Amino acid sequence: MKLTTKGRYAVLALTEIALSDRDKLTKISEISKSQNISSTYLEQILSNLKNNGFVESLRGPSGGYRLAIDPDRIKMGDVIEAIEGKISAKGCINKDGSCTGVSGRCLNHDLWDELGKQVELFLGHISLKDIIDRKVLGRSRAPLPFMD
Amino acid sequence: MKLTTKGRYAVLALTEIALSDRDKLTKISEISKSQNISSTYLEQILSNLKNNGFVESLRGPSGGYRLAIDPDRIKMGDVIEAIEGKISAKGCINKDGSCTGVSGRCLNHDLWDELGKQVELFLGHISLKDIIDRKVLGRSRAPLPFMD
DNA sequence: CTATTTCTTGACAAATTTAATCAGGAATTA
DNA sequence: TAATTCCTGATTAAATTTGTCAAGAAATAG
Repeated sequence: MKLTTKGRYAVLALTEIALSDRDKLTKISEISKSQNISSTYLEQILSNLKNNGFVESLRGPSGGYRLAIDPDRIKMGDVIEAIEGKISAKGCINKDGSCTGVSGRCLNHDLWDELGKQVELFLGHISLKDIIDRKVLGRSRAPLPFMD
Repeated sequence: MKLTTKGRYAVLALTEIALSDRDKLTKISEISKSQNISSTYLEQILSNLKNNGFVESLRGPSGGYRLAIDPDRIKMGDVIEAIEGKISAKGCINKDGSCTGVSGRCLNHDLWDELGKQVELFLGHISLKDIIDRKVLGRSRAPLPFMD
């Protein structure tokens, strides 16, 4: 499970783009200024977001970025995965794919697997539209109680 | 949100301690060998777990660690927080506590706050006993749909 | 009481990852 | 044709993680 400034900047940038006028293009320099993020760093991030189909771009003066798809189709899970890689909390796994532990090994495996799913489920259900409409607060949910 | 090997080793160690005979003390050297983790690194971790009241220790030959409280009272959320610090995904927050963004700032705030809660809720509900009894799998849960 | 075993603590160092910067380029428009 | 903007890959700097190391304190066995 990884969640760095890069992922947060990505969401921040998408939000700013989504909030601007429908047809107006948003420049990196604008986002850089308003959010106080290095513009060369933002270039990396927006380039990635473009390659993953969240935004499209035009070059030249009066160029910039706009959303490539509707905000309700942009799920935070997909965005974060595009920027940070697979969300799932990697648990007792070694580089070669085996478990680290010998005794009690896969007992822990379940915990990290399930935590990863919990995060994936959450981010997979929240869209850029939810964020813009402020429909995020209060939606987190406790895990299921264990049923025999 | 941070989740490193240190936190995973802590859970691994607790699991191994919990699985050994009720009164028998578990030595660092045993855990180190069976889980293949550096014993000096484990020392740091178990010392922390002790200071936070999860385990207790005895020195000298025939010394070692045992649980200080029942496994069902050891919540993974507390363990991870003790080892890694506050779980909550820190969002648009600067070091001084202010938001990073100027426009659209607290729109994103909600997302990371709520994701942090989602993780906290999950780990706060899973106990060491759940892990030992294999009652973890399948308990993750999607967020609430938005209600008007 | 002495030697051995084990935990305890804090400082230090190596390795890895994250967060940027930099340089050169390509498309677009005025 | 000059200015503006996106585009790409390489490189560097900073921070964090993952350990190691050294010196010590408590307990026990002999």
